[in-house]
Amino acid sequence: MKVSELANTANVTPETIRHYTREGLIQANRNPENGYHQYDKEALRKVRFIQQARELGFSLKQVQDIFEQSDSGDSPCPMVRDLLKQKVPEVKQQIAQLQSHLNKMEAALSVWDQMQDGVPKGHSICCLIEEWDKPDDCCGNGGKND
Amino acid sequence: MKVSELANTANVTPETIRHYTREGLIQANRNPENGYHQYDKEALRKVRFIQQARELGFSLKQVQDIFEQSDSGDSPCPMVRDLLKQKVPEVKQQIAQLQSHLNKMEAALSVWDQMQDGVPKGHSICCLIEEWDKPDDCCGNGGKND
DNA sequence: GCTTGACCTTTGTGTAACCCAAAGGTTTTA
DNA sequence: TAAAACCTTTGGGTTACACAAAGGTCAAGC
Repeated sequence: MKVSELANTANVTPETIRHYTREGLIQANRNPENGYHQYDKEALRKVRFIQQARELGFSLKQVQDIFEQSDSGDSPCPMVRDLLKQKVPEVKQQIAQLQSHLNKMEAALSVWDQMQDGVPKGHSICCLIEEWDKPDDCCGNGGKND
Repeated sequence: MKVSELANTANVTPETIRHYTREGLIQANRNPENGYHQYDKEALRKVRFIQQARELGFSLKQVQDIFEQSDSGDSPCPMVRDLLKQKVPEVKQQIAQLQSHLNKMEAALSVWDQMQDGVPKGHSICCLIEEWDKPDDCCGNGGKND
């Protein structure tokens, strides 16, 4: 397979393939005729693996480590398990943080919907972000600033 | 306030303050005696605003836009509202994605816990990631590969 | 046979939001 | 007064690519 063929099959861009090749994550032979990169099924498997791992939040460096462990004959499974175990609480935290923000955003938007194009108080940049933790005292609503 | 004083008060690093200053997000006067940056309360308010906005997933560029809108005398509120409205579905999607990954990770880990240091099948890199969508057929468990 | 367009190559630059180091001036403190 | 702790600017590093330039290669059509 050439670069673009591999890229299409794996559903990534050719640049991504070149990047992985440069970084040594996947290997390529050279076509002696023209110097083009040649990839095999192993490369395809690795690219798919990388995509899965990336979605899970692993860095290319971590994937590299996994590959090296694997190439050196050791099972990468224990390493991956450790990485996953580390990652679980991180992801949980991320979710909690995002959820909290989402709640605030929705609360703020609902307050805002009720007052149309409310204009902030003079010294405010935008109260919706600025007074984030008390969105109902925002943009002069509540009759306090009229 | 000098750089570090502002940084401490706003709970960010001095480098962050310098970065925001370079990018024009906050303004500083110069102490004519020594050329040091001098920040006022407005800068502090802006830094806090930026932190809030960053937590919500806004880029510095977007914050910049908000500031410019505000500086030009217009209320940035409608813009912020639009940005928030755009962001809500994005954040929801992120949460869903993360939650899905989290579920897979925990399922995989629980499968793995039951088999200790399972070694992957010969051609596998690490089935836990590789055969991500069917983790119970992983690492030779289930009696299929013994 | 040759041009055109689509592909390949390497090299170098840009992105986002900073972090860090170097080299040198300043201020504070012991 | 000298060291510690701060400030300055400049420039490079990070992550995972994207993109452009300059040039070689290949398949297709005329």
